[in-house]
Amino acid sequence: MSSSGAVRVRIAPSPTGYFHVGTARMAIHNFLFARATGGTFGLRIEDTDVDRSRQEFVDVILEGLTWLGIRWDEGPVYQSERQGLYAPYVEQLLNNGRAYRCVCTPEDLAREREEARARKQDWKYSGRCRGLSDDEIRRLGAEGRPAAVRLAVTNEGETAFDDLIGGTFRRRNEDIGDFVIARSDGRALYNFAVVVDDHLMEISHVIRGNDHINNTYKQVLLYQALEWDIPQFAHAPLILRPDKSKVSKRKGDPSVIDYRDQGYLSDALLNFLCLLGWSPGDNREIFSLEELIAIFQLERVSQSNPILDPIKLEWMNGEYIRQIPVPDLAGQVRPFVVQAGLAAESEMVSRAAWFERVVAQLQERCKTLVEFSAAGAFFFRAPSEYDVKGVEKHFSKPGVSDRLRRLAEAWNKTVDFESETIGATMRALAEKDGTKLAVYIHPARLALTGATAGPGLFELAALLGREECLARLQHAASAIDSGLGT
RNA sequence: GUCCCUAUCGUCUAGCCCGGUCUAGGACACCGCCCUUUCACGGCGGCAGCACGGGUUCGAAUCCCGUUGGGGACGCCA
Repeated sequence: MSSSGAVRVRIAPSPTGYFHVGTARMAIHNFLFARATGGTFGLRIEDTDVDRSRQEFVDVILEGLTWLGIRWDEGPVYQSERQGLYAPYVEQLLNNGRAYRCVCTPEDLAREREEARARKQDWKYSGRCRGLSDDEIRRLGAEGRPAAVRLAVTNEGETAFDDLIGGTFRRRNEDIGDFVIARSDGRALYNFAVVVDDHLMEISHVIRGNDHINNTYKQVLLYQALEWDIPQFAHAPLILRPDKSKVSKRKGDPSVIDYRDQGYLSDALLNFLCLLGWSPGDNREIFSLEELIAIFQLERVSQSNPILDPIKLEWMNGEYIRQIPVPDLAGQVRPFVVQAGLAAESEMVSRAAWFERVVAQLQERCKTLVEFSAAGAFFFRAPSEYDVKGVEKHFSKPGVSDRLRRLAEAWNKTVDFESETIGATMRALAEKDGTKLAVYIHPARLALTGATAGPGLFELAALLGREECLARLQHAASAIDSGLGT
């Protein structure tokens, strides 16, 4: 813990060009923890691997966090800009004998690794260079053999740490081995940079993925060698795909940005990711950000790997879609409708009130924002074809085209064209015919929307407007007379 | 392979620390019924699980050991 006792956490993603849902989940955990404790949440970009890091990849992460509503209080701090900070501490360790220079070549190490594999053992460095004197190092350096720096790890005892999520973790030191903390070109390596940065940033709690546990032992060793306070750790299990393997870009798993583009609401995704592998203990599942801040507890994060179930995410997104006020929802759906080519942005602006009514009709029928375009396309353009099963069922009965024409005639004569009058007209027609209302409704729906399912007929007809409805009714009647449905 | 972690319905989980209240609760999905102009929403009901084997105990989902399964880490990557 930092000397002040204040909670300071951070998320430290490496910019790989993909905003992993696991990264998002850890960001959420850190963020909630900071908010709940009045602490500080920082963002640090782990880009010491200059070959793989690019600004545009960083931008993806910032964009994703911002979209999710996760605000960071400090940073982004770029590790690549902090190289100068690490060198003195490497030097310190070298001087007090806790670290040593290693002149093994990549080939030497590859050979060691192969031998270990042949013996079916975990590879760890032999410690061959540990006894080399400064003179020898200098001589080998003159021969063109640059030296990396390794931490000297004792073979005695074990390294252990208490984890807020996983309890006590321990590992024998002899299984860890002397690991590299600085490359032969002088640049610090991940494990070293993390420890120095976390110390300098006074990080009190390191909340990260399970995949770092074996790094944590090394980092604890480093804290001890540097004689620094060790932060509190919390390692959350990794999110798995339905096939139980790691979520990955290569396998085509959606990134946070992908979920956004597929029409998921940021609040829903945040809620879902937070609930994945965590439960408040009661049976609630839907939480606002404020509620999450109040009730989220790291200690209650489960210790086994959760599988991301896209179906449940979809359900939760539907819950959010149904929950939010129509004007908000309409605003979120709008870009998707424009994207789908149903209407121009300018048209959406001029018909904003009408569009809100459309969205209200679709609200409880869509689970993602993209679905609105498919489910509501008929609001923007006449159906180009009629559902085949629907045609068989509703357009093939004798007298259908006649009924559609009589409906058009009746609709043409009403004083206004609102859902009440539309419905009343149809009921009157059905009554006069001595038939059920359904006899009019189903063919009319098919004629107006091209589909057999959708919003209430009276409501959608009103939104379509009298003129458009009459045209679609006539068109369907003609199509039926021309042989459609027979 | 070695090391580390882990194990409740198909999936997410509650319960486990402090054994009896668990004929194991909730959610998603699925099935049925109701509501209903269709679909959806909503309501009601159903299906389905303590991985296995040993202990400990009057009693174990809960404690201990082992087996098996799953995941992660084994880089001069992060």
